[in-house]
Amino acid sequence: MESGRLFFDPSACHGGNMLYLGNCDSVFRGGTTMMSMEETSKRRPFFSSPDELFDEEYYDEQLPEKKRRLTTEQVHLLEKSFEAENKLEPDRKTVLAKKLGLQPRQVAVWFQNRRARWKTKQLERDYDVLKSSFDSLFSNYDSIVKENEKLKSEVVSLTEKLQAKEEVGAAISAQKFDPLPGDTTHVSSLQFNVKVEDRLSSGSGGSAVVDEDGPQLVDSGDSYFPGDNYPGFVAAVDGVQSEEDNKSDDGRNYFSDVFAAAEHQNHGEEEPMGWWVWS
DNA sequence: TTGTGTTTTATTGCCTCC
DNA sequence: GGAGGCAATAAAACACAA
Repeated sequence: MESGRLFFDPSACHGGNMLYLGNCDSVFRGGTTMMSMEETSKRRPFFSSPDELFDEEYYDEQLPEKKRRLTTEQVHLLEKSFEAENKLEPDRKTVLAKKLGLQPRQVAVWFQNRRARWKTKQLERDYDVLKSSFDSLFSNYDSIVKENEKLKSEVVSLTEKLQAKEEVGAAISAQKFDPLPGDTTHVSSLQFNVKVEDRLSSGSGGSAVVDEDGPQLVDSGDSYFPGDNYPGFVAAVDGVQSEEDNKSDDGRNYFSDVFAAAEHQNHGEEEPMGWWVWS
């Protein structure tokens, strides 16, 4: 037993059926107290109604000096009763009070306070449940955000590659529709355009796209790259080459997808890159 | 032993229901 | 209007560290 705690022990304190405060300083026995009646009434602010005074007839044996703690036996019985039903009907209150040697008012107060404690505990339990639920949802949200970031950077990367392709396309178009006057190499250049586009829009490496029916410029000694006449063009193609070197590991040329996207764009919307935009 | 924080018992005032 | 419930609060009892 805890030191100093009030307890009810018929055998422990000077014998007899006594309730006493820890150090046995105040002993109540058979309705007669060590204190004077004047002192007793002065120190008892409760039980003022006639009914309560009447109830004290069976409570007098345990007149309180001050506030008293219930015995473990009383608390045990009250707890059992509370487990059965946490609300207290008048009949049950009376029966319990007589059984425990308490005032009905005390039983009612105990139930009231017990409900308050239960409510507090219930709130704590609810909080724990909600918190674990929140933590779970939050970690899930976190992974979704990370996945979203990853996809965004992937889109940015693909967009850059698409832009590089468009620059190539623009250079090719400029050459196609604005050949240099008197330049006899434009025919072979046009031939080259076909080759490059085929290469870019095909699968890997473009090895299968050689137009066997067309003029074979390689045989004539012309370069695929016009060189000095179209330095920008060469640079653009070089850029495409280097991008192509960075293609993904699965061996698939990303340009086929990018071209398909560009195709979709050219035949579809007026707004460039509109379908890439997200908020 | 003492200071301090926590728990328990009890009161007060307000509200709702019958 | 009385009974009973609840929230807020007081205060005694208790636990415990220094």
